[in-house]
Amino acid sequence: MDLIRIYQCLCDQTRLRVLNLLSQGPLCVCHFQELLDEGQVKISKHLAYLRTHGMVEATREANWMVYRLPRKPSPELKANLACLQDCAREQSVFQADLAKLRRLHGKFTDTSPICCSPSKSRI
Amino acid sequence: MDLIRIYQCLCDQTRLRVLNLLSQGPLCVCHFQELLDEGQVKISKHLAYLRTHGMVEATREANWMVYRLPRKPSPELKANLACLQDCAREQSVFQADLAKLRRLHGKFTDTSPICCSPSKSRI
DNA sequence: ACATCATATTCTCATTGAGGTATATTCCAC
DNA sequence: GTGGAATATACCTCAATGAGAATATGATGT
Repeated sequence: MDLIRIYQCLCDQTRLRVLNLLSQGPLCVCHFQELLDEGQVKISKHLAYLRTHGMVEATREANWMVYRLPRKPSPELKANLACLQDCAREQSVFQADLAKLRRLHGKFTDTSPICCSPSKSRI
Repeated sequence: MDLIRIYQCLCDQTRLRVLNLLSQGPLCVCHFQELLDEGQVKISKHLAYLRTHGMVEATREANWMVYRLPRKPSPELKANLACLQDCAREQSVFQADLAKLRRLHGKFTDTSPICCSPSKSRI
């Protein structure tokens, strides 16, 4: 993948937050809606953008689309995702997102929203 | 500096090439025109963009503006510039730019273009 | 087959950014 | 202070991008 494509993917706040969350493991669209507090269309379009450019992978699980970071990222992608994670750790927006993720989905219980069932396996 | 700002600076090919060249040391505008083979306005505007966003510093030396990477980059900037350099090393465009820089300005001689005098000190 | 839920796509609109031409600024040499 | 070189800015045009509303698709359960 071209370096410039990677940076173009990274130059939007919503996409950065998505990638930051994905560093913790796969998530489905409704997770992002909940965690980022954004509308379905917005989330969906940014995920499509990231997918088109090879920044994330997606699989359907029953009714839900589960997104994850690439299993075999290119060296450049790997380096930049690592760098992003490092930097994000220092910034409050991203900290807050991870905190919310842990709070809501840290351990899945029977009270977890039904839409989260596909990713129960991840924790 | 905000992480998002950094990525917005990095998502243009000309700016990436500029930053890659600056990793070798300070350069003036006419260097960039020569090395990147682009017009003065284009170079100048991208440099202004980078400067506005804190990605480069500029000082005037006589008739020339000399641009350099920040002397005290934020941690995020530092990390991302390092990452960029690593990645650029693998891509032909950036390799070629560095090769041209070395070829034309690797060692300054009396035949160096007059405009380069400000940066003689850098090598 | 039908209703419903999760997600994707289409359309439109406003904003942004890149590139070019022309013009302005800043410094130097005389 | 006049002219010229190096650089910056203003203004214009065009393409790309992001956001939301409405609509379409695809899977599930009955």
